[in-house]
Amino acid sequence: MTKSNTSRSTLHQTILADLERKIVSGEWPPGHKLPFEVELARSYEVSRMTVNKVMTQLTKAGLIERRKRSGTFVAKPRGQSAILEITDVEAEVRALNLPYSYKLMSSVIRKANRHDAALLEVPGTTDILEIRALHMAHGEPFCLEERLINLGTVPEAAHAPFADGPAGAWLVQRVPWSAAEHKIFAITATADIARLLEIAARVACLLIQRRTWSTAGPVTFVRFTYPGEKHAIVASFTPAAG
Amino acid sequence: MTKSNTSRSTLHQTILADLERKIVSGEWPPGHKLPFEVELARSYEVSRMTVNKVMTQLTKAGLIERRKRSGTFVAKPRGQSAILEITDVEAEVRALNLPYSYKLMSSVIRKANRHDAALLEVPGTTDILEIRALHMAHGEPFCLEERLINLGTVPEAAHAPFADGPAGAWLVQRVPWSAAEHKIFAITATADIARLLEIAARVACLLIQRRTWSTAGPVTFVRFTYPGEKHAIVASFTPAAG
DNA sequence: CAGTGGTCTAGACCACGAG
DNA sequence: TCGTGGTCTAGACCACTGG
Repeated sequence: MTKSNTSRSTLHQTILADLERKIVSGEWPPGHKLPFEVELARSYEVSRMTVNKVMTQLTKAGLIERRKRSGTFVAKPRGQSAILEITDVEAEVRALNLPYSYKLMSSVIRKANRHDAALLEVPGTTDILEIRALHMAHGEPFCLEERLINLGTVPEAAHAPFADGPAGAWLVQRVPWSAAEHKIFAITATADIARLLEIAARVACLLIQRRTWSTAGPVTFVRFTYPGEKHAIVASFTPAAG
Repeated sequence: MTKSNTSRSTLHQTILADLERKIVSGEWPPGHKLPFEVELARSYEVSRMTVNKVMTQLTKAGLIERRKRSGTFVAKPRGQSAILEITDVEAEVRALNLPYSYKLMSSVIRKANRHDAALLEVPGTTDILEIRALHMAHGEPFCLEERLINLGTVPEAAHAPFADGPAGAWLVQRVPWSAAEHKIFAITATADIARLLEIAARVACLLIQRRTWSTAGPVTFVRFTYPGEKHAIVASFTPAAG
């Protein structure tokens, strides 16, 4: 049997896009069991190897987890992998073998002002949730988190228990992101930041800004401020990480 | 014909490793023409599809370039891709549409001291080349570069024309890296750095440390210092960039 | 032990682009 | 034009692992 390429892209690209959409949109929530390779092959009317190619890519991307004999499942959205792990503050602290705690400082729902609108790329009429919180390691300030959440995309965040734990973890569990962007700066601590982080004024700080989108639109804008010099972002690379 | 897995890894992993070694070691220098898929398939005694899988991975990794009808060639080592581009300072400056210039400040060959040895992971007896240079945008200091080059791995660097242009570009053209590591810090500018970068003392700066290895061993350790707040590192991600 | 994913094959068609 | 890479297939074997 031969193939004539009806659409513009290849078969496995089409299938990849379709499965990716189902996962990222939440139609297949985390933990959902995917059809077996043979069944997918039948339903898409392709050979099993084409399906396997797609599944391999999804696995590499971390969207699915595969276990022999039991099948393939939508991965719990770690939401971040590799480099992106730099903003899972709790994991960072625990990796240092320090006790972690979290302190919510403020949580306000309001209309987006012009500044928010620019950061989140939303219209000014949107409701947003603004959070300010402190990540603590061994009882001492480790990182300041300032976050905007787009309630237009994630309305249920309005009633989430953000006093109990980091908003990042909550979001990542229910809003699969489809794109993210990091910006990393060095800043001089303002008096405000210095007080919160319990450091001297005008000390250098590492500022990580992260914006996240789902297919439904902008999700969150967050700014992590780390006391400088004590903290580093590390990333390792190999040319062919095959 | 069937296969019995003799070694521990898979066929395409074995072939991938072999080709990668040939390329990275310089046995197949940039521009070298690889055998056709069918020939590789014959010489490795595998099917063409297995070879194709490997070639696809090498292409994604940027190690080779493929052109229909003409064949497959070892890629000119851009040496850095994606995130790693953050240390191609010249490209950064030009991307800002500013005229770029480069000023070599010092270049010294000496034995590695204890400090160098720790940074480069070399024994204390190794000869190293220490370079200090300034990247300028529109005639103003843009970034300070402090670099150690392991002459044990790259002896020809001792006579390279580093007064003419950045050492990074020179290295990347002849020493394919097989691994790299970045660390990113925020630091407070010392008086020395402030003077060189023509900024006020105690301003926050973004410090990017990069270590690079080839299969022959450690190649270079480099520290880029950017005036803070003016500079940002940006990285964008999609979960399945397949 | 049986079913699943992981891998590989031999062959095929097609689009592209250098000659 | 026609050789090359890009893609796909139908079928096969195997290792692993959960029932």
